[in-house]
Amino acid sequence: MNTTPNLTKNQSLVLDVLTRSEAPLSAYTILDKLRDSGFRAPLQVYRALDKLIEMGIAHRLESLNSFVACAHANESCCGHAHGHGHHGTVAFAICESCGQVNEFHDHAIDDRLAGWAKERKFKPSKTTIEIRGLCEACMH
Amino acid sequence: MNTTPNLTKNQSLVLDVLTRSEAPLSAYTILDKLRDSGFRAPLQVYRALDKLIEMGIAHRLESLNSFVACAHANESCCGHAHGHGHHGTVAFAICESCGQVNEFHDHAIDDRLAGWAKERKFKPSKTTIEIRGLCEACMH
DNA sequence: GTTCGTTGTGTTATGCTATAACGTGTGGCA
DNA sequence: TGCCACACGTTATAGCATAACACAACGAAC
Repeated sequence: MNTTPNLTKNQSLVLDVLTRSEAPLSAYTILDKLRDSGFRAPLQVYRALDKLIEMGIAHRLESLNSFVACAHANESCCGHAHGHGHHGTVAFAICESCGQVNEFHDHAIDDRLAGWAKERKFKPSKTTIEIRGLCEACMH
Repeated sequence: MNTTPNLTKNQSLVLDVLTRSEAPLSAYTILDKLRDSGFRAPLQVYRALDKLIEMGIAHRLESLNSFVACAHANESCCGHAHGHGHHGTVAFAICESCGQVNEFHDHAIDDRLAGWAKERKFKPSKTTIEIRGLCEACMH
């Protein structure tokens, strides 16, 4: 069981499923994996996911309509730890062959996007960066 | 009518709708706008969109499940024009209040992502960058 | 010009993704 | 005790996307 404090039962169950998975999972796949634990409806999954994402310990992959556990949940690399290793914008490299996801973040990109936003007086709330392609293992 | 050459009738109709719209449109919204032109089924829209995106004259916004006409269809700023002003990865700033979308691209970010990919021998096929937030006009 | 492959089209049916709306239960706190 | 905030459970519905099949239009090759 994942022992992150202050998680409700449903949130823990969903996070566990995500943490154990090699690849991102859709909400409905999560639901299926949790039927034995008493889950019956999509909303139970979506509500847990919303909270996990809000806490920064799970992420949504927009280009896949799927979800992953945060790979950096215990780091706080950017100087301002918000309880769960909050860092700047996170980027994902997603292999379209094996489905594996690599999470990373990059100050230079953050700065660049922040600069663009500042120039235009645009106030960012959430930024999505996803690279789809082939990982080394899947290339010929 | 949009006069981009080599578009089929359906593709032109869809592109026209996108071009005239201030904000991104979902496939079903496009469908509704084209009922009078004979469209009856989602697939007619999706097929046209697929081609337009492939040609680089429309984009999909992953975080909205919606589509926009390319704002730079006639530019070729990065030195290699692929017929339709093909440039590097495109980024979008999306106002969550008014819905307006600002399309831009940034060499530094491109380079940075390319560098990351090269280091890991990851071969990118498509990159998504979307900033959601509030535009200047919508801030208080 | 006929044959054939490719591409676009039209249609029905279906599957996947996400949320609305309502009600219940529980724990903190004045 | 009464209230409030929040998690949870359930049903129904809305919104997004594609499978599978059939037909038409076009160009290239012969």
